[in-house]
Amino acid sequence: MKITKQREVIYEILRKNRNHPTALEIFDEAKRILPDISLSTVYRTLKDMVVHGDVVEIKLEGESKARYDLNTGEDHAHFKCRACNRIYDVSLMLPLDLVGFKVEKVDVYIYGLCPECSQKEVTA
Amino acid sequence: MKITKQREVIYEILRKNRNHPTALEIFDEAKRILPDISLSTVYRTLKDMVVHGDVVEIKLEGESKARYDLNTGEDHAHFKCRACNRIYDVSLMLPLDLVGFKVEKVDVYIYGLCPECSQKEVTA
DNA sequence: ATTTGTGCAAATCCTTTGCAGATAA
DNA sequence: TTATCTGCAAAGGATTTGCACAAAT
Repeated sequence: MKITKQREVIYEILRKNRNHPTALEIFDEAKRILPDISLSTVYRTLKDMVVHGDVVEIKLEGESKARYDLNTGEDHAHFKCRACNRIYDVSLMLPLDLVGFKVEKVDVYIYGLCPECSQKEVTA
Repeated sequence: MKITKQREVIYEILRKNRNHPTALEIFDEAKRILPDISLSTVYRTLKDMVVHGDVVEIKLEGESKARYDLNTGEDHAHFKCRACNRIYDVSLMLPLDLVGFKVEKVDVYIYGLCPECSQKEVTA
């Protein structure tokens, strides 16, 4: 893993902007500092960071582009407002209704091992 | 909304297969009954059904194709096993650990109105 | 010196769309 | 009849990839 200017810039953009930018938005901002950076590099770097667990990829309903966020390690849900399209990080520990959010739909995706495969892994 | 053979077949496939098929899988199965059906029609029909709330679109991490499931009205999460890739519907009311699932990651997406927009809607 | 990363352009993959003919109401 | 739906082929949009050059170790 080499430390390149491109990677540093992309990381910095994610660290400063906590608005869940798309790859294209990151690219546009990165160009202001490194005019010759390419979109491929942005995509490649983001994918590396996701694999390494440093970055989280967010795929909201109805959006074709993925969004990215630094992985803070804290569990939180992503709330998207259908009126203003803003995305909020919300704690999973607080009842949302109480703070004024109107929840219309909840999607939960869980990843891991099912009982059968979990069993196999233990045996192996 | 016309009732066509194509729509009936697609609906039946979704009713019988509760394996969260992709559009292509639905298409392949539909061809066995309607050899001339087109993939476009499958996509168009699924989209209509999603808009009407009859079908739920599922986008799992790492999968490029969307999956589809009849909307049963019951809230449930989707569990994907990283070993066998099977997708399970799991109740949101039971602690998963207890039934042998090894949970490694949870993604929660919430949709609705944020406090600010919720307020505006009341005032309007 | 050698390995790894980058930019470019082209390719890929899933999904959508325009249109002329077909079909349900 | 006539409004809507379909199949086809082509377009679209986001992301990935091959390759020759460049940069980091």
